[in-house]
Amino acid sequence: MLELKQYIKSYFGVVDTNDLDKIVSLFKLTTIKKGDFLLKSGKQCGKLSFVQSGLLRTFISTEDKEITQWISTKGYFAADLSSFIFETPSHSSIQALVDTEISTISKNNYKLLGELVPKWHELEKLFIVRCFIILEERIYRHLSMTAEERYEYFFENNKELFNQVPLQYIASMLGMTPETFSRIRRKQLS
Amino acid sequence: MLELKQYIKSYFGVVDTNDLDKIVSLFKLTTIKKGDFLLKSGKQCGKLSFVQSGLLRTFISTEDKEITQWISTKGYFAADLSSFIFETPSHSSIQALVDTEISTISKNNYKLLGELVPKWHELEKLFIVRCFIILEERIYRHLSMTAEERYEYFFENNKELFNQVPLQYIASMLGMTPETFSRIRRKQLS
DNA sequence: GTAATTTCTTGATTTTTGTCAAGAGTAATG
DNA sequence: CATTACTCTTGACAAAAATCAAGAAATTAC
Repeated sequence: MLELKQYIKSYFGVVDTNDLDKIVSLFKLTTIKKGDFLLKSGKQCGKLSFVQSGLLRTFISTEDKEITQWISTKGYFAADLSSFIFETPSHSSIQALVDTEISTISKNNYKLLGELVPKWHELEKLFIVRCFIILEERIYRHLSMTAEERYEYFFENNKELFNQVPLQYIASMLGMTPETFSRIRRKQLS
Repeated sequence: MLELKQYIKSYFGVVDTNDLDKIVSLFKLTTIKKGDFLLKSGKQCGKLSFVQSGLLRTFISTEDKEITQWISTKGYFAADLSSFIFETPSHSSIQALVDTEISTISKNNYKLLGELVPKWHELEKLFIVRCFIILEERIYRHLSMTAEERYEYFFENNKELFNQVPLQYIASMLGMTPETFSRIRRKQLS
């Protein structure tokens, strides 16, 4: 659970050591095999998962295609936040792209955090604000950049992903077809 | 401040009447004239504004263009959340599109809420989660829909906006040029 | 290690969207 | 009310991106 502790420290700054231990103790380390689902759409998202190692893909399926919303790498969380918080059926599915180690906390334990850790809701708020800002920036890129510029930006910030996951998923996440992705990629390589 | 009270009630469900009064009392009703700025990029966003009546536009300026991120109608909030929460310079500007009545809370008063209202941070969290979900859905539409489909969707849900604001702002918000917007619009009208 | 499956690339073509430029319509100002 | 500034529309064209189809390349499974 070392990674998780470090994450919380670095994200929330000074957290009381006791509180930190309480938080981390409610997470459970598990392993999920490549291809397995952490969450299927329609089910309630009953846990929040922190990636210790490996890769998770969050996506939405429609009749004719899958839209990849997010790829969670080491140090990121994965969940359908809406489903997790409001306990509604999830629209998204989450699948492991490789064998993945995660620290998960169940919704029940998550609720306990509010009681056990005095400043929990404040930390939680900061966490979600950060998620919000990430999405805000992402929308801005969709409004202001071409497919090629979005590729460039993503590549610069996630080079290591390009030889770890099927590129079609990255293409989908960036809002373009695999063919367009491939053509942009060739240009950038040469 | 009636609208604001109703908003809080409907969003957060049962809130203690005392708490509700405390929250609302920290907001101040003001008027902002058409064209005036509520926030300029580079400045810190020092307040959170709830639109009682009128329209606010949140946008980002680049060298050659303006990207409209959001238009706040009656019953919505406006702020650069990142700047407001973390007290950093804002990337966005906010401008009134018509004479607008807003209930604003200063950052200082906002901080007081955490002390005055026991469950504040929980309510705050729920508020931000809802903002997060709105963005998540918006990204999904960018990943899965064409300009025409995004137009359709927005039109169905915001018909009243179309004869209140310059259409170029809606076009920008939907990630298309005014020309494309105009052409799609003609198709839909016929 | 080979067959089967999936993923990626490439070309040809179509569709969508953007750009540039000009003009019409509308609103704002003195 | 006339002039000035926006805003919207339209056309012609260019560029970007999607689609369809076929074949390589890489992975997975037996």
